Amino acid sequence: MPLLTISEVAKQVGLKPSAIRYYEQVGILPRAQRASGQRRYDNTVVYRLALVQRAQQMGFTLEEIRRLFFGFRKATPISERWKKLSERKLAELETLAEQIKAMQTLLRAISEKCNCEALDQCGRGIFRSSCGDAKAAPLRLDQPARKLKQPNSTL
Amino acid sequence: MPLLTISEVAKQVGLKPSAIRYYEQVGILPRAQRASGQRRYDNTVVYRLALVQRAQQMGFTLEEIRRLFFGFRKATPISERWKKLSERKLAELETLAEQIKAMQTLLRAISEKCNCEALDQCGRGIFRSSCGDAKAAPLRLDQPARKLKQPNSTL
DNA sequence: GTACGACTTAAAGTTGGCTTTAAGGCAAGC
DNA sequence: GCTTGCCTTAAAGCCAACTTTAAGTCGTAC
Repeated sequence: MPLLTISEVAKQVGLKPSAIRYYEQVGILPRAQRASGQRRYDNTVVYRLALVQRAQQMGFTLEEIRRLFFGFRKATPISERWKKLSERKLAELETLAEQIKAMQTLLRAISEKCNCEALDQCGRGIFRSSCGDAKAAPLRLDQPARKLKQPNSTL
Repeated sequence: MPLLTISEVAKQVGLKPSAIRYYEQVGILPRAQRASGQRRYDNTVVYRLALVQRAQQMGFTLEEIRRLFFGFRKATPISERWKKLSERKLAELETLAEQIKAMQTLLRAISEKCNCEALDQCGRGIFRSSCGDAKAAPLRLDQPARKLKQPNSTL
């Protein structure tokens, strides 16, 4: 089997070469061998990258993916690694889903119940009913459930 | 009613002064009057800010909030503005919720079905079953449903 | 007059996951 | 030996929503 260039690998997995270089840079991929300066890969790298992509589809960050690859004793089977990481991620996604539900509830409530004419009238009502409540931190799926505070549900 | 300084306003609504300056800078708040260079506010600004915060809790971006404030004919009542913007946002949240469900499905599937020992063995299985599938774009609640492609559900 | 505290501005930094840019290297074909 | 095309690197840029920093202004208290 001939060795692959970076763009051949990239094409196979649907990534840009720059992404693969980036993964090497941040330690998700080991340093590739070089042929007169250029990276050469055998085809096991595409399996690695398929794993990376699947893990991303599951909501894992690159940091978590690095832990999947390198954060366990060498003998730990991958199936066990998945189970360990999935547990936390499922909990995070549950939290995220609840936050989305809270937003949906707020949106439906304001559509149904608000009859305000003026902005400040509406704002006064909100301020009175929920003065000083937490702001919604921008939710990111890759860093979820950290600085989130719950919206309170009055209107 | 005396005028408020920026930090008094900030304290009332639970924001940092820098956030309020930022809102002025990006046009969410009108330019405040100054007293020897310093911003002075009347208390209607806290209603404005309550509105901003509530809208953020609902998942609106600052850009969308600016549209809520300035993107309609002046006579359009706020209740109608909410309805207009809520429609799109609810649809986005629905999409987002589905993406989360897809992730949960993938996570549960790998926890239940994967018995792989080695990383590459696992990656080969994923690659074979779903070669070239789309990568999950990082999901942000504030700009959802844009470049997302669906994860395919094999394994 | 000077120290203090609260304010001002513009500009840079933060986060993650990359992409883009700039400047250059190396091999093959003509 | 020159062009073409693909590769290399380090550094900067992108996105949103701010925060932080640096350098300076202002009024009040001592």
